[in-house]
Amino acid sequence: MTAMRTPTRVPSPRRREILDAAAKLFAGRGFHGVSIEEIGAAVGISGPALYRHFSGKEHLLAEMLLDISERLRASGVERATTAADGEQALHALLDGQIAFALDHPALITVHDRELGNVPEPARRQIRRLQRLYVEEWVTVLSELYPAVAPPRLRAATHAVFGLLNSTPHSAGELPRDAMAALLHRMARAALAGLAESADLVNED
Amino acid sequence: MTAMRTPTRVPSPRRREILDAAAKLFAGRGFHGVSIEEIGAAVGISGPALYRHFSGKEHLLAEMLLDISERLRASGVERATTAADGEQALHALLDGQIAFALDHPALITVHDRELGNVPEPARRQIRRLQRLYVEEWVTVLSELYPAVAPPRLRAATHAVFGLLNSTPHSAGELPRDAMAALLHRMARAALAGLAESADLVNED
DNA sequence: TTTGAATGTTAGTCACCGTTAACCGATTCG
DNA sequence: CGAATCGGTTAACGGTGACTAACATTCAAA
Repeated sequence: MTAMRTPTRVPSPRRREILDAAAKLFAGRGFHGVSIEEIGAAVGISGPALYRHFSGKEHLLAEMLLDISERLRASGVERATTAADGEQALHALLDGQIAFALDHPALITVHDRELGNVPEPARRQIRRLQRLYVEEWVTVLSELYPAVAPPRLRAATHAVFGLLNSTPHSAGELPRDAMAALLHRMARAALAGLAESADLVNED
Repeated sequence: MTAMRTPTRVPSPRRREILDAAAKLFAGRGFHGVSIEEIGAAVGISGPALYRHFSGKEHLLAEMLLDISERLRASGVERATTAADGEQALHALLDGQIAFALDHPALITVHDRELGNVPEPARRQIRRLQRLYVEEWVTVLSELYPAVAPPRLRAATHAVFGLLNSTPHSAGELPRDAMAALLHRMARAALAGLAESADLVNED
C-alpha cells in the first residue's frame, strides 16, 4: 500500500510554528495577556497576518489545545494497546507522558491553564479527549491494581499527572535523562503506595 | 503578656472576601480574562468600588500571591521546627500542604499560574518566599535522605507539590478525608522511591 | 500572459477595560 | 451639632487590542 495519509488535520508547518510560539507566550502571561501582535512578532510576521492562518484568537487556542489533547490520547492508546502486559503498559504510559512533559513544557502548562478560555463547541471536545486519556490510564491501572476502586484510580491518575507535569517548575535542576528517570521512579512508587493503602480504607 | 498583634498585614475581612472571590475568577479564566467589574460583582459591589480597597488590579494580584506564599511558608516553618524528628517534620509538611490544597484549590491554581503577571517589585518577593518554602522541604528531606543530593531533592519537592496540587483537577472524585489520606500516602511513597533510586544513579 | 490563490502589509474601526473624577449617604468622633 | 472618614455610586476618559478592509507581492497553473 502507498503512504497512508493521516486522516485528521495535516497542520501546515507554518501553523505549527505559530502554535508553538503562541504556546510559549501563553505559558508566560496567559491567553488574554498576550496580543495578536506579539504572537505574530514571535514568528517574524506582524499582527493581522495571523488571520491568514487562523480565523481568530480563540480558534487558535482551541486548535492548540485540541492538538495537545489529541497527541496525548493517541500516544496513550497506542502505547497501552501495544504493550504485552499491564506492567509494560504502565511503563509505556509513563514514558510517553514524561517525554511529552520534558519536551514541551509550554504545551503542558497551557494545556491545563487555558481550558477556561476555549469557546464552547471545542471545549467539550477537548474535555472528551482528556477524559479518554485519563480512562486509558485508569484501565491499565485497574488491571494492575484490581483491588482499588475506579474513583481512587482516577484521583491517583490526576495526582501522577501533577507529579509528572511539574517539569515546568523544576526546569534545569537536573539533566534531562536524570529527570526522566526520577519522575518515572517517583510516579511508580506513588502508585505502589496507592495499592498498599487499598486495604486500609473501606469504601462501598 | 497581652494578646500579641500580628506584625504583618491584618487584612480587613472585606479585603479577604474580595481576594477570595478574585482568586476563584482568576483560576477560571486568568488574570487578564477577568475584569474589575466582574470581581466587584462577585462581592456585591460594582466596578470602581474596588479602588477603595486596592490601589489597582495588579496590586490586588500581588497582594493575593504574597498572602498565599506567606501563609504557606509560615505554616511550613512552624510545622517543620515544631516537629520532634525528620519523620514527623515531613508528616507535618505534607499535612499542611494537603490541607491548604484541599481547602483552597483556587488559591493553589492562581499561585503558580499568575506569577508572570505580577509587576516587578512584588514579583521578587513572592519568588523569595516560594524559594524559602521549597528550601524548608529540602532541609527536612536532606535530613531524611542524606544520600540524595540537593538538586534531586529540589526536583523531587516540586514533583511532590505537583502531586499534592492536583486537587483542582480531581475535585469531587473522593470525599475530603479519603483524598487527604490518598495524597499523603502517594507523596510519601514517591519520596521513598526517590531514596531507593539514589544508589542507582551516579552524580558528582 | 493572465489569472488567482497564498501570504504579507498598513490603516482604521469598534468594543472593552482599567482608572479617575465627582458626588452621596452613613457612622464616628471632637 | 459639625466634620471627616469610609465605602459606595455613576459618568467619563484614554489606551489597548481583536478584527476588518484595502492593497501588494509571489508563484503556479491554464
